[in-house]
Amino acid sequence: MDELLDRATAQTYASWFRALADPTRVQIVEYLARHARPMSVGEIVAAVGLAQSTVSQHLKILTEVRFVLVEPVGTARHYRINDACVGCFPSAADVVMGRPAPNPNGAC
Amino acid sequence: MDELLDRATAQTYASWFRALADPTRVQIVEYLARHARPMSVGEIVAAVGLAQSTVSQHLKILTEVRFVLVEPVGTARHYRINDACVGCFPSAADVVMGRPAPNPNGAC
DNA sequence: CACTTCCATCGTCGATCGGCGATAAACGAT
DNA sequence: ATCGTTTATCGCCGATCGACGATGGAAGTG
Repeated sequence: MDELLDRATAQTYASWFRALADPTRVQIVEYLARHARPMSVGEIVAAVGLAQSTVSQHLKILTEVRFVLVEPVGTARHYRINDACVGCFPSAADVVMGRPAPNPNGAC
Repeated sequence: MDELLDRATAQTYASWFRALADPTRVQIVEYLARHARPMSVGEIVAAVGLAQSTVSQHLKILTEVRFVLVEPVGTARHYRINDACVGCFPSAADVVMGRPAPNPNGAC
């Protein structure tokens, strides 16, 4: 009767979409993508004009779903888009079709 | 220098993703899609097992981005998936490519 | 060693979210 | 007109979010 999509799958989908549910994170992702090179936190801070701690928190959320990747370079950390995750990011059609949600902890 | 995606576009993208950023809304959308027919609020309430006011609020959020459509039928209101919006729902690739966000107030 | 730079984390604050019950509004039926 | 049904809206509450400043840790430089 109920036949609902199981909660765990729904939650995984929701966490994917939540990663891009904030305009600042959308701007960060687009910014990283357009300048197609790893960028430091300082560069991103200068671009978005928010506090460093705020940007760092946004980057953490984006990396938790493997949407951006990070690589330590000396004392800096270079962030870049994970092209694989861009491709596997779920669409509304995936939800509608009831397809299994991509695993955010996996390799996409 | 800044070259950020303009805030309005970013906010439009964010509101699209926010509509599916809650597991209950994901379940509602999948439920509406699988039973491919207009469904009343009461049916959806029975399926998700939450209070009627809560479900009504979720349906409001989903209709605001035209993701589901509503049609009054007597005293009831029938909700159904907007197939056009399923197709035009933005993907991560759209964000990365800087494509203009689909207008949630338009006809998709 | 000290000192600087770059960044993550912590604590706080106001705002928003997701849930609820209660109420109101719209409509059909009696 | 009244009643019952169906749904939207309101007010409230606890939890989470997004922003900030301050602190602290890791790495390079003197």
